Amino acid sequence: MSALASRPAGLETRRAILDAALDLFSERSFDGASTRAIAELAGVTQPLLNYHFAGKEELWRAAVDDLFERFRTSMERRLSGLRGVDDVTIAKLMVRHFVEFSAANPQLHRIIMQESKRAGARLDWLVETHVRPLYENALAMFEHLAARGELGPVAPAHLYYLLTGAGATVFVMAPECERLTGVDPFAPEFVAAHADLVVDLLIRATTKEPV
Amino acid sequence: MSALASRPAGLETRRAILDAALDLFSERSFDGASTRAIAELAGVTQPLLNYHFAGKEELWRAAVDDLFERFRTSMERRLSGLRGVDDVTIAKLMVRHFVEFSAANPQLHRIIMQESKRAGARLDWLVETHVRPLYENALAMFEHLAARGELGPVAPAHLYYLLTGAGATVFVMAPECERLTGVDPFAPEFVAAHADLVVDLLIRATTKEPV
DNA sequence: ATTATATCTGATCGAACGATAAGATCCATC
DNA sequence: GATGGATCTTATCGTTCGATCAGATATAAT
Repeated sequence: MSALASRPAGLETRRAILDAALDLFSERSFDGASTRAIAELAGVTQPLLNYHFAGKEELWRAAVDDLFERFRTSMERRLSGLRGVDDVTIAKLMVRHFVEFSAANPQLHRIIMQESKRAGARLDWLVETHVRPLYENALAMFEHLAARGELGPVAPAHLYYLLTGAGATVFVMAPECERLTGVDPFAPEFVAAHADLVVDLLIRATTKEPV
Repeated sequence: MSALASRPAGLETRRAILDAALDLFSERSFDGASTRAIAELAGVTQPLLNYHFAGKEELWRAAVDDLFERFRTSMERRLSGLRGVDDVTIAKLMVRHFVEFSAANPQLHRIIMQESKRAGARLDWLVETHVRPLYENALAMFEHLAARGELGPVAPAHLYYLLTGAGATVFVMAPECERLTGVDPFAPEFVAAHADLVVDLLIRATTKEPV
């Protein structure tokens, strides 16, 4: 009756649909991505989306769930086995991993930015389900840095959007960057240099009292 | 025959349509903003949009033209009569004005970010018509700062997206910021503090060689 | 007052949208 | 190898989309 995906073929199809949905939702926004376009990119027919997912909205949530799950697990893997390392080094690693993940998966902030522009049910769900846990982690990181004297008296809301904006925007806007500057922001050297800058931004740019 | 807006009533209607179009295009993306919703917000009927503008695409371009024109004139007004002032102070004023304009007009970067995610005719037009001139100004500013020894050896593509991302993201994502942090980013004190941080980011965060 | 043109509305077109119904096909199990 | 549920397709529904057209209304010019 319902789509339990209990057979291998169903799981593969489901994954193909999720990948296609993530790409098109993040690139064209929720309204701009038609279910027919998603189905075509996934190599299936359009009504099959309604077999595997209850509707467009639930397909969107499933694709976003999948993306955030990958971000969470990759961050945990990156920080595992670092029990003895000091907070400043861990903070640098977290910021660097965030930038690198944003480069490898620009869909993350494309979707966040898309939905965050407008109040509504999708934003409510996104914030409470996925964004707030990340924000809490960031707050904890800021407090650790402040306790070590590495952070100036800057409110966390400023820091959070300064960091995420500085770290992710160039990858969100990669097509413009390429056309405007001739630089491919996904090139490994660019990603590494950008991560360095954002880490420096966190550690150094706020240590002195702003004007 | 064509919409020349030679009568006062036509000009007022045209302005109402442009304002409504800018709000909905920036908030809901090009596809998500229906011409009927724009017409309703402007207080007119839907076919009237096709009387004043050749089609949805041209309405979008007209609204974007209008917005960038306001940004350009406000920046020129801000920097006029500063002939004797040194380059560093001028650069700070430029960055501060950019942040303040982004707070007062979040539609600017909402539209840029929306279109910059995907290659296409709208992005091509946007970059060549409006974004590249702004980027050239930023490049000139970077060079002036570098000549004064106030800038580290950072490629302009990094600096440009670091600055615009750090300065505009919190206002683009204002609904999320409010819900996530409880802070209203449009409050004058928040805008001023954010502008201070971004100015500091430009002047200080890059003066030392990154790791 | 009449005319001409600018401005605006109601009706409606074909296309694309998300969703559903009915049935074909596949495959593990007995 | 027959059965039954899981998977997938074809056909099509009602709605909304951007656009067009014919005509109503308003206003400036004569």
